[in-house]
Amino acid sequence: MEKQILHVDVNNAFLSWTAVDMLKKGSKIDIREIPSVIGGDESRRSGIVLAKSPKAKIFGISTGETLYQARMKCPELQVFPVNYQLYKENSNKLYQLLLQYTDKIERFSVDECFLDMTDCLLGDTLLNKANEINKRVKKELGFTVNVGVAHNKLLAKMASDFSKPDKVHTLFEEEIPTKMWQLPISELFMLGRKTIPKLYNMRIKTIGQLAKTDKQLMIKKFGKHGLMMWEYANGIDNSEVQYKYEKPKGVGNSTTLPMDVNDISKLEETLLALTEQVTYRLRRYNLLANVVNVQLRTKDFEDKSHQRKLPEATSNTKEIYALAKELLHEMYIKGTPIRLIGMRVDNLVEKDELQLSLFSHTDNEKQEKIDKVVDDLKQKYGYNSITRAGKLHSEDKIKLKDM
DNA sequence: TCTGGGGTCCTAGGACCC
DNA sequence: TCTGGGGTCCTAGGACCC
Repeated sequence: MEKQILHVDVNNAFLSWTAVDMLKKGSKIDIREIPSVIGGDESRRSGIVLAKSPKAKIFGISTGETLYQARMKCPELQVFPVNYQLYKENSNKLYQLLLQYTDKIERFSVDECFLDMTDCLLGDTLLNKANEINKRVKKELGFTVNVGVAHNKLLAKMASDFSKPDKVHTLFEEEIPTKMWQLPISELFMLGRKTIPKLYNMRIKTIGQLAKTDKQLMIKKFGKHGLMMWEYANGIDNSEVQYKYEKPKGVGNSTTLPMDVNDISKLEETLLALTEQVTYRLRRYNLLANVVNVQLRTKDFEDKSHQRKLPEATSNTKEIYALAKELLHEMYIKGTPIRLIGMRVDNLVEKDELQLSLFSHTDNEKQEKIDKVVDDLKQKYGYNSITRAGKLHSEDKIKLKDM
């Protein structure tokens, strides 16, 4: 049976949510109505545009570019800081509203949801439901959304990306040639900056041209990815709305250093802070890690990473840090200026309580107890309430997210 | 000029085993 | 002596998403 899918996408999410919050707190201006952006912190070398107002867009400002570039295009540009806690709250409000329509909701990102409405129409049309959601979000939550209406996820997502803001668009199969095929290939989901030049070389510029390219040729040239983009160009997508909560497959933390560092002991210090943060989150998920990965970025933006399996799955800070440190030492070339350091854990498995108590060594249990005491304090008083003595003086340099 | 951070998935090559 | 290929696991790196 044909699926009935909606894709709900918050317009300029970070900026809209900031605007609503400011208005609620008595602000006289709505930053959605002026040239404005949400930007990172330039003093911490993360000064990029994360979201822009429609007026900022008119100046040619795009997401991901530097605040410096953005100001060159628009000197009167207003920049507001990020506030992830606020985004999470608004994301949850939207989710609660959408739950009134179906519980088959996939939270694709903080500001995007897929809804499988197949069993929830009750005689109404999918388009009516979309219009209702669009109006209710605006009225009850104060920000606007685009809603894409289609029979699969890909087409719903493409539809929600048509003209903005505050719009509802359909993209049914028979509308593909008129609504999607004339678009440039850069508009197609999963076609990024590396693939587009390759398609241009094949004289493929529009989604329609890609759709009509020989399928076998695409597979031969691009493998699995080739098949996927050919199917997407033809509106084919059989994936299901993943509405069941899934634990993460990996957990990571990285930081751009305030200045380039070529002293390995300074890198170690940061790596320990990152590891504590990552393992804390890992334990809160009740997961164990099998693989540890350390990433370095040089001042010239060259990325390097090393990873290694742990002897056995663990969430213990000391064990994971020991391996992370080993990886750092074997990959760091003395004297290289480092811009970014990151660590992540992968191949996560559920922690099986019984198995652990039966087979773990007493030393492990001791480590685990130490982690638990620290975790409980962090949960009660905030992530930064407890910190290692040796880390104190570097704390002002590395500001970690308060979990 | 200055370029975030958190994810998922895929590929390719080497090691090792049968 | 000289020759094989399939399968799995591991690691490094890349592409893409928001």
